[in-house]
Amino acid sequence: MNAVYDPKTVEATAQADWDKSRVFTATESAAGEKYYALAMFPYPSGRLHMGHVRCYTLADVINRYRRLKGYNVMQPMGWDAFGLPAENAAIKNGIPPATWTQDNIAYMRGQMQRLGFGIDWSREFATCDPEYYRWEQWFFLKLYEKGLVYRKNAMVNWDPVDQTVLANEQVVDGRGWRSDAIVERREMAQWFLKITDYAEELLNDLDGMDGWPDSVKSMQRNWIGRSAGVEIDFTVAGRADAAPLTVFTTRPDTLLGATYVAVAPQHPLAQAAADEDADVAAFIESCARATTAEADLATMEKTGIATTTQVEHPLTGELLPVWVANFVLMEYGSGAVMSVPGHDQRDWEFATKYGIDIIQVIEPVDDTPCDLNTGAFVDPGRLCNSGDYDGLTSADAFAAIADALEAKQRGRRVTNYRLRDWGVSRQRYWGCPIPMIHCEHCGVVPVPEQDLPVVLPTEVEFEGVRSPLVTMESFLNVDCPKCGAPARRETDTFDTFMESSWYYARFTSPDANSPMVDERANYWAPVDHYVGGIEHAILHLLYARFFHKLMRDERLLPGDEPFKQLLMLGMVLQGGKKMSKSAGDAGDPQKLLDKYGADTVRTAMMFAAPPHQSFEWSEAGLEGALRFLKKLWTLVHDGCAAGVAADFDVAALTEDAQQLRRRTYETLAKADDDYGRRIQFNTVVSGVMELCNAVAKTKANNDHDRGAIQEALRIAVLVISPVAPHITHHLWRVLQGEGDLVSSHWPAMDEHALSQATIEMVVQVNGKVRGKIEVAADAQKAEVLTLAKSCENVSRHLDNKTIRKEIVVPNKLVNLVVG
RNA sequence: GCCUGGGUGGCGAAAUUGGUAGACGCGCCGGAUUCAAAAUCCGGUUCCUUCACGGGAGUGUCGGUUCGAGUCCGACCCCAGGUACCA
Repeated sequence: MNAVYDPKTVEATAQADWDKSRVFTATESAAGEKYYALAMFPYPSGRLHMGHVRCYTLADVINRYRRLKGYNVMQPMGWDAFGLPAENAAIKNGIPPATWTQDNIAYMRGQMQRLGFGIDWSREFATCDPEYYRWEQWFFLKLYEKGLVYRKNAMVNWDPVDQTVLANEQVVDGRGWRSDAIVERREMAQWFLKITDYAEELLNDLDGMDGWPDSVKSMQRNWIGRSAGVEIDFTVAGRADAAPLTVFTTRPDTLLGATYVAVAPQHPLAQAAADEDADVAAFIESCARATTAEADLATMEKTGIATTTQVEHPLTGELLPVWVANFVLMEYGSGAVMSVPGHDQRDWEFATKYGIDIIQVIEPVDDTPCDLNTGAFVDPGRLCNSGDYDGLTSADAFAAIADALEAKQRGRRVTNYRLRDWGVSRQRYWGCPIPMIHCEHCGVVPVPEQDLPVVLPTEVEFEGVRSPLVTMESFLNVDCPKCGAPARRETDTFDTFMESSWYYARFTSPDANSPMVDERANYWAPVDHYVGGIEHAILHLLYARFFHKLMRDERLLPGDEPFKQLLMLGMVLQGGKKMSKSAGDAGDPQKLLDKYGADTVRTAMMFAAPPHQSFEWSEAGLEGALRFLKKLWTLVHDGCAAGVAADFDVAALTEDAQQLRRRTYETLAKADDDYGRRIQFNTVVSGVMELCNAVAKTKANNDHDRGAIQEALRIAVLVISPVAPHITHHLWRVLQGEGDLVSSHWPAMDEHALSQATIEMVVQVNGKVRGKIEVAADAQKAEVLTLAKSCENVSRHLDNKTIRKEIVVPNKLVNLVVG
């Protein structure tokens, strides 16, 4: 028999066996409860990096563990194929994005197969396949009919030199990454999906999602950002007939402290002021030199300029000045805010800078001193300088002022969300075409269903950086479906988050010819375990949840949520850098696969850190993982050298063999808990390492002992098989003589093997460990204490001291408190 | 800025419900085997102190709760992810 472990042949044989038996091809009719295990599909950037290896190995471990537990598991794989990097490669190398993408997919698929993932490749698709994105176009038109799609102006990063829209990533220090030109904020008509219609449900459903980490639910809650407040109307002075200036605030209790109102540079009042004041016009123009990124907006210096326009305070009638400020954004809310410098820190800084009045209208309830010269007092408190409202708490004043505004018809209670509608237009080529037509006579006309898909032309050449669609007459020219006159296609494509929002559903029925999915979705949905990087905690997961609800409302999917259990992975870093397409070839696992084999790479990766933790990948662990697999190989071959043992009698085992049985079943119980409940696999690997060390130290004194050793090895092999499936596929045949491990079952637990006659307890004096005692498993408290006090080193620490307290934690420790 | 995490030996980490800090592995040191090397096996390895038994300190910093804190509470420092057009 093979004395030396040769990963290459072992892995090729195992993979050939799996292919032959089609064991990973999932069917709806197979026995067992269904289990849909899904890892976030990759962007085909060129080659796998170690972050991919981690993610897909973790998902495969879950897949193979569930399989052993008797589930009917489906683990698919596909490609998030549209996106910016393909265009960059096309611009750089002159290769069409479609060709580049297909080449990358072919290479990366080969790498995944080499890693031995138990994937059902019959379900594979790429999002750039017209058969996939046609249903996305179909669904978009459905949503358009339902009024969930609309068009409005939104800000983009505009590169004035390249004459193109830039992604936030393409803006470096406020300049275009190719042109180096200063980027401008510019308004452009864009398509939007009304995700805010679902804000309440997206928020509330989080409460029932027990399979999601609390941290992710918190992030999503804060992102949706529900807040109860009041909309307040400020009449523009001298223009009582015109529409009032409406603002939203969560702090109506501070209304009497408002000393000015600020509007966005694009606000009609700002524009009107600019017409009469060159300084205001210049200020507004300077505001355009900024990016659309929130982090930039939040950290930039807050600047503004006063206008001569005034508004009336809705309760006092006092006139307040209107300022134009760079931090007020037209696209959020009404593009105007009321400013209370006494009780909002940003307003305080702005007012201090420009010498605007600061009025205190809230004081601390506990009468602690509060100095508005050093900063705003932002906590709730008790009202002052607020006339009739003086003395009310902030909470009572909220209600009283809201009532007064509603009575005067100057305001109304509203619920507001931080969440904004989803802008899905991208001014890019390599994406799903938005199925709309612009007609001079009819306006916007949807593409008729029978004309779908609108296929993206793949034979293109890039001239400069602009989308080739913009100048491609064969794509652009189309007859208006309504009036037949010559019209033009929409040249924007969808945000790639559209494709990744429903791919999990398409995997259930990847060849469905009915819209999007067919009845197989009712069997497989929802995803039972979804695995992916923490960087997707908000956007991707929120959009996918939204899409699920949209598809549910079209009766395409069952249930309210797409992902039952969520495993969020930490980042794999290399040289302190995030692994991504920008990391180039760094972290390519290919040479490691060639040198060590897939099982060693998988084991080293799983052993390196628990799944949720970020860590820096190092090749240092590979030698150790290989050493461990070699050890397992040798132990199994040696343990079976005299043949497979018959059933053994537990009572006839030597003391050492009984200890080994206890270790064996302790390892099994812990591994089951780690795999199934804790989702922590590094400790499964260390547990099996410990068991192997114990096997190596146990001598077979008789045939019964030999049976116990083989039992330990069988369980070690089964337990580690999800991590290292190839070597265990081989070793299983050595141990069993026949059958495939992958079709085998998780071993049954033997509780009797765990029982122990005596237990070791720690003895502390004043919380410091001073000794250890062996006590009978059923020892009483008094007995334990007597034993503890008589312990030599302990009694030394008790000399001449009074015991004030005796604490006994059963089976763990004794703590004697002395004074 | 804001939201969410994280910080434990030379290194990756373990410690699950407040109960022995450092399991397991890497590296290193010593030994066995070998003509030699590789591979393998055995032993040691938080720091300071001690011939030794032992003693002291120790989980980012400072403070608190508790018989007992890596774990809970408060303040702070640093690092990472996200921040709506990277995916």
